[in-house]
Amino acid sequence: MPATSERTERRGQAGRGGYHHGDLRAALLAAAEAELAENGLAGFSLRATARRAGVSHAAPAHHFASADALLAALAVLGFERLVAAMEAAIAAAGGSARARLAAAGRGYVAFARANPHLFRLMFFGKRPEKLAPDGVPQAPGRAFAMLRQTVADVLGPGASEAEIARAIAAAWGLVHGLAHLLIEGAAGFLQPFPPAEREAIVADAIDRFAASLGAGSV
Amino acid sequence: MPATSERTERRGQAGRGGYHHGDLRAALLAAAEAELAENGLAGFSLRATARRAGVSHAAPAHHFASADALLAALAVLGFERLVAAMEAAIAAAGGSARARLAAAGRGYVAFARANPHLFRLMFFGKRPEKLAPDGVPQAPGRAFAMLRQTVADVLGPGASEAEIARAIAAAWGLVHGLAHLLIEGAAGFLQPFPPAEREAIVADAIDRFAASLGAGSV
DNA sequence: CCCCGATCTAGACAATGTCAGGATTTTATC
DNA sequence: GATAAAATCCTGACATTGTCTAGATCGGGG
Repeated sequence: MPATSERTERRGQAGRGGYHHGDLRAALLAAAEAELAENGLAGFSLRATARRAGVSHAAPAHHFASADALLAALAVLGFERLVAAMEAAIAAAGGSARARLAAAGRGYVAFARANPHLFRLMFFGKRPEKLAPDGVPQAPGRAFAMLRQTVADVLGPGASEAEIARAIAAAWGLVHGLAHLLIEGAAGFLQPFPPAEREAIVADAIDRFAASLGAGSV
Repeated sequence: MPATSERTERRGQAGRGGYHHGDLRAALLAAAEAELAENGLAGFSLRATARRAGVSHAAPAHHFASADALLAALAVLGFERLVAAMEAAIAAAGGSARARLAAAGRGYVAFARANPHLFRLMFFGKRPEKLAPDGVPQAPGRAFAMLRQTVADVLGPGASEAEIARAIAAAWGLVHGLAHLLIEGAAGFLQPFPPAEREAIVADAIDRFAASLGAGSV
């Protein structure tokens, strides 16, 4: 049946007072992200999200089992964007495995800084896996698989499992910590530097790490 | 305890003693930490904290301006413990500046794993500085001063400000990210390894970074 | 001794998440 | 096509939360 998509579009434009919204699920996710950006995770409210979407306070229940489930779905969406950002960064880098790893790391940090609320939600909200046991959330797994592959490429075929694990821990820990400190405003020690130099400092820290990975030859 | 009553013994202190309860301020902080450990930051409730402390739901208002202020005070307490843990680790390490830096990093991660709820609160709750503008919270500053000093020692006297900043960003980012990933359960890739090897992997990642800091000679 | 301030309790208010039941629209079946 | 079933949304209610206001209780300084 070709009907569904057409119908929803017409609903969306015409019926402001309509009973059926059309695509409430997507609208709720968008509204939740906007609410999150304005009020933060602590000040998040399901009812406010419903208001922003133009529906009653109980409407979300038909699309998400709970407020946490809505946020979990948003987190999954965030992971998908993160994967896309890292993939783009890797593709743009092209060159050596080390360059790809550094690019992925910079992409990770850039994503966090561009979407701080999403980043916080992804790593601080309740874990999506717990809330969607048989659901979709493979995005985190895909993000990790990318990281592992790139690290393994840098280390070469001779690396042991423990060596790879250590490199992953260091690489992920570094970019994750940098991202978190930056978006949380904890990196006040970068304040005295002009913005351009700040960026360079962060980027250099990542590049140097990537360089140090291969150099040690383990 | 020899005291006839808990109330009278408080009097001599800072004038901010307990009258009815004994020392409600401290009791509330302890109760809040216990609540945090049980229910997490999301499930935290000021009323439940008051119940646990055995007082009415409005009693905390006389010691903390708001629920956030209570949590901020707890966060400050957490920073003090973090400083103590890092100082102890540094003192125990003794040796070279590089060894001290690695020890401080391991202490940072160990603290986070021992007090995950506190760690989350410290870096995820509302920022303490905002809530206590003219107050006490110098603990975060002290923790950072320690880090900076140790990093500067490793780099030597010839290091520029930008070089120090980059090293601080990398060092702090690495241990902070490691700590966060570990307590959040995101480091599932360490699952296949036995616990002892897991510890070794994390410790090695920190040690190798510390070693790479001085080696580059910048 | 008595009053005053510090400390705590009790009650109330708006706001929140969730559940139950009714209204309305869409879809599937005859 | 009409009609029953399903999906979608609304209104109302409940318990719980943080915070405010007012009253009670205790201790120490006048």
